Amino acid sequence: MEPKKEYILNIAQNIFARFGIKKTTMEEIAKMARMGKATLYYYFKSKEDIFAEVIRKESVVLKQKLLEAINQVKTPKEKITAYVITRMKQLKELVNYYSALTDEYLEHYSFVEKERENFTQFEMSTFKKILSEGNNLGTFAIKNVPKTSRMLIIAMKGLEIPLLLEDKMVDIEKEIKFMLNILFKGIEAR
Amino acid sequence: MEPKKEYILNIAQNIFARFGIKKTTMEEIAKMARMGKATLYYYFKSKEDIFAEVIRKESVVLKQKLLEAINQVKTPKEKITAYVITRMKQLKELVNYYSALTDEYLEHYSFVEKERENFTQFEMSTFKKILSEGNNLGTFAIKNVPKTSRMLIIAMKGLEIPLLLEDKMVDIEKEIKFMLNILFKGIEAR
DNA sequence: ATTCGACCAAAAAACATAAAAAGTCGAAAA
DNA sequence: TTTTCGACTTTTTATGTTTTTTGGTCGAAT
Repeated sequence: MEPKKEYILNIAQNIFARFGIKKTTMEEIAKMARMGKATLYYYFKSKEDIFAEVIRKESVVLKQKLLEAINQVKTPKEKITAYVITRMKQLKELVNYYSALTDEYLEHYSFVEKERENFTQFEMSTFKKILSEGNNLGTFAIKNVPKTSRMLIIAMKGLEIPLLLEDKMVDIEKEIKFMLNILFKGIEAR
Repeated sequence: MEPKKEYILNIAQNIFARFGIKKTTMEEIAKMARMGKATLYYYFKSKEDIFAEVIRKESVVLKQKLLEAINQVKTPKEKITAYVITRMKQLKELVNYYSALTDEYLEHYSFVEKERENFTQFEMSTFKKILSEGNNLGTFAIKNVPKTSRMLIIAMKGLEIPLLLEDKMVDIEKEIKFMLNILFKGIEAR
């Protein structure tokens, strides 16, 4: 990508992160980028377009970090742990992406909708792969892999808010590990 | 409680359920109750006050149904299952209570805040009791009962939205049982 | 090919005003 | 004495209008 576009995108990313798409103006972006507003329109066709690209950028980063994280460990159990922890941590960093995924207001943009589906797709396939691998290695004993994946993803989403926002940052990593331990072992005596 | 108060409360409960607190007027309630608006103020000090009482009423019903549900079965496992299923089903019925617990707009009323805390308290103590009992009977093997309770409650809350709203009513009972099975057994092979 | 000042149309903020609702009160009914 | 309500006041919300801001275009300059 042209370095000028990249440059604008980086600046826009920061401003969006601070004020959200609605409250950042093209003028602001232009000022911060030290160029005329009209110039922005030479590189991008609209404000929405800039935001979409920022989201796409963050999406790539997130997926890449997630894959990196699970590839740095060996066992399926470790992979799940690494995945969930990385997910939570990155989501806190990628403000724009996170708000795109959760903000009521943004839900109507079609590219946001697409991105959301796309990401769910990614999570499903990644999880299915890990769980299947666990089954094959004999570590897991999961009967219905897709359904279990779906459940885990729903549960993860449910934990985002209380874990990331409500709690005043109790050690997230510890909490997640505790939770995953339940997931692995169950609560029944054996 | 005076039967007149009770009577007004029942009517208000219905109207609130249909239109929410913001869009129901005192005039409406008065009309439905076949009395002058001023009379309402003889029994209640404000609209907010009526709503608060409706919430309290529903809160009592919910807790009672939950206790009923877990007392109708014997084992801790059954109790958890009954609890979660009843919770989901009742929450769908008690529209006012549910919206009080989740609606952004209502979050600022202090009685809502109090009710929320109160209910969390109730859930925590109920769960702790069930889990401890399971430990004592040898059914469960839970090391940290309070922390596990907290986790389960967070998870349950996380499941409310996707299970009650998003999904077009796939068999909730089945989904919950599937999920609880993971909770009981874990996904690891044994 | 790139930049920008000047411009326009559309959206949003600010303001004023009308309508509706919450809440009060004293007098009448029970 | 307790309960009810019509008439009234005060607050809040809805509506319509004006002003300002903002997203977006265009042609000239670099």
